[in-house]
Amino acid sequence: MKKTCAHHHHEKKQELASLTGRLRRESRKITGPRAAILEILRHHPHPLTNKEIFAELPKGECDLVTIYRAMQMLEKLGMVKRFDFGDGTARFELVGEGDDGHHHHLICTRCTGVVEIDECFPEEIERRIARANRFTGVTHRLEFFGVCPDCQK
Amino acid sequence: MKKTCAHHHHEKKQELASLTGRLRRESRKITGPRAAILEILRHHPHPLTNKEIFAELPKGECDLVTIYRAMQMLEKLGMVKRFDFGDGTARFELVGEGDDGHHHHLICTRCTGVVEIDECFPEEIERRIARANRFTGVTHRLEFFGVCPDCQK
DNA sequence: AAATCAGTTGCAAATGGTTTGCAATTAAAA
DNA sequence: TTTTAATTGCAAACCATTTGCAACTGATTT
Ligand SMILES: [Mn+2]
Ligand SMILES: [Mn+2]
Ligand SMILES: [Zn+2]
Ligand SMILES: [Zn+2]
Repeated sequence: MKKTCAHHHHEKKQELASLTGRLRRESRKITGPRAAILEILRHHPHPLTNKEIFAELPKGECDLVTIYRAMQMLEKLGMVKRFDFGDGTARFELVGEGDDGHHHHLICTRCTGVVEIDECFPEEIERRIARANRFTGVTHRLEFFGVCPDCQK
Repeated sequence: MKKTCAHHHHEKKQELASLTGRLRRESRKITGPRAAILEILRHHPHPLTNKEIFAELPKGECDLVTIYRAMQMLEKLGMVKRFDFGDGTARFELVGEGDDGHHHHLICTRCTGVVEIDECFPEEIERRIARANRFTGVTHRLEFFGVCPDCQK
């Protein structure tokens, strides 16, 4: 139940080899599409939609459906984390080994720019909420919204 | 920009007359479907999906599409607040007059039971996040997830 | 290097929530 | 009662995501 909200994005970019290693270990094949997808995720510090990944891919490299399937698989293996900015489109971000990827974002409602956030919902308060309602395994989903400096004027 | 996260659900149930009054004031018609929908929302302390509202309605009372349109309208008038539990289905809760409806929930991941939560993300921290990134009008979307007492064993 | 086989892919079709076009209907104002 | 703008139902469109399936391919075994 680790949830350290701690500077995930300061982690150095993961080696592609380390990523494919994780796949191999789970007896998943390293295919062209997958390598390409991981390569794109590796170079993006913010969550990407499947369509955005698709757009970055050299045209014809792979089908959109393949990306959907890859993200599902990577999520199940804990290699990417799914985020929901409330616009009905899933976004994915690469997660470091041993990290659960829990963190939050500040999103500009004008330009949809994204800032990675280090702060997390205070643990004591969350514990209090859990205890008060006798819930176990409590976690949270949290995103911030506002207007970024560029969009303010 | 009020965001008092304060005991919305302790508010006494709104009178139907007050609700229809708000509609009238905006030159919206009080129709059978709308009255029925408001009546259902009025009696439910937790967010409802359009389908759930539809199911509560006496069969044939109105079309599902009418509910979608009603909720859109009520949201625009600030009479209901839209919530997103991350399952791709919008949920709506009635909001008191003058209230912006901002609050949070604790959701059981097993039975999807919902608990209304009074706590909010600490204002000082949110202000710090806003200032640190020079964002204005910052707010947040926050929901808690866990396993409720009934589902624990 | 060839055979093997589970995992993977593309394409088309299905899904599920939500929105839209439009003609018929109706609440509320005149 | 007449008038008129708002509302409704129904069918179809939309959009993100999933699924079925036959063809294909990476990795492992002969
Ligand atoms: Mn992030
Ligand atoms: Mn609520
Ligand atoms: Zn957190
Ligand atoms: Zn809050």
